[in-house]
Amino acid sequence: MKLGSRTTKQKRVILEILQNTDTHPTADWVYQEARQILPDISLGTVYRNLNLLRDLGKIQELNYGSGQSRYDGNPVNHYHFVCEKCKKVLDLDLSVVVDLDEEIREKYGFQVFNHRLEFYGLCKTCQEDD
Amino acid sequence: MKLGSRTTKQKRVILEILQNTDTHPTADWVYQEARQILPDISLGTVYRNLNLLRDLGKIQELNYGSGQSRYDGNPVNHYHFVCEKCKKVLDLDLSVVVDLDEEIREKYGFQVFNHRLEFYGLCKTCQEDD
DNA sequence: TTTATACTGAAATTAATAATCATTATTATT
DNA sequence: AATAATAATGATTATTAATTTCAGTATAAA
Ligand SMILES: [Mn+2]
Ligand SMILES: [Mn+2]
Ligand SMILES: [Zn+2]
Ligand SMILES: [Zn+2]
Repeated sequence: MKLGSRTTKQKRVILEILQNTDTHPTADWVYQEARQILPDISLGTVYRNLNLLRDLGKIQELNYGSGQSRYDGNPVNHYHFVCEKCKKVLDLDLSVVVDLDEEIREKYGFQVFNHRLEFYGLCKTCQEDD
Repeated sequence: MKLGSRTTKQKRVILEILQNTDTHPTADWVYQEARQILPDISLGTVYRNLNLLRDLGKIQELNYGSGQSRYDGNPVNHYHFVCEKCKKVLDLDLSVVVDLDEEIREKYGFQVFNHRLEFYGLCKTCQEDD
């Protein structure tokens, strides 16, 4: 039997939590949420399963600087806006430019799997309170 | 006197090292290089100055997942290709699409400072040895 | 040249994540 | 349904990059 083949309640709960939010939470936030359903779950298990689900292509891991990783229940590539004040990560409804990958491949000869595009700035609410 | 106002040899050497390479090195690599010129420099000082130079807008810090930050002596926005095998970070000669920032601002009302675009895949040499 | 303090090296500390390991739960096989 | 094989777990410890601390030093203003 191979890695990631057994469906445990921990795995299921973690994936559901991610699929039911659009906040791009940290591992610790997922852990706190999961504890409300499975009080004995451990943080190690959360990290283990987040990595597993990422490797299986069911979720995405997003890193922003030296801090915690954020996790995204949507495994399909899309773009984000990161507020530098409140640290919120927001989905952007922009069409993914797949041509770009091809352009790089032609120009440089690299094999391109995917690309990542992020915008940094201040969200609406953070612009107000200044 | 304010932070970052004194020009020390440590600061100067670190900036020069970054400006004279296009390899997007890690803090530790910068440290090893700096030691050849200033044998008594400490790793803490390297980190301190890298953060300082970043805050002053003279260099860029690039983070890729769970690993060390990479530093870029070019403070002007440009795009990168990251090889997932050898972990090399390569500059791309693509024109920066400033219109994108404006597009996000209009569509969502966010204040956009900058954006980051990265491509992931395999570089030429890593494609060969398979 | 004196003085104020920004900066340093060395060491200790933090914080996120990964690894270890004995135990438990899941799934295939009987 | 009972059994067996082993993937996954919870608890704990370890790892690693980066930050903080602090007494001493170097820089630059006066
Ligand atoms: Mn998203
Ligand atoms: Mn670069
Ligand atoms: Zn905000
Ligand atoms: Zn490579």
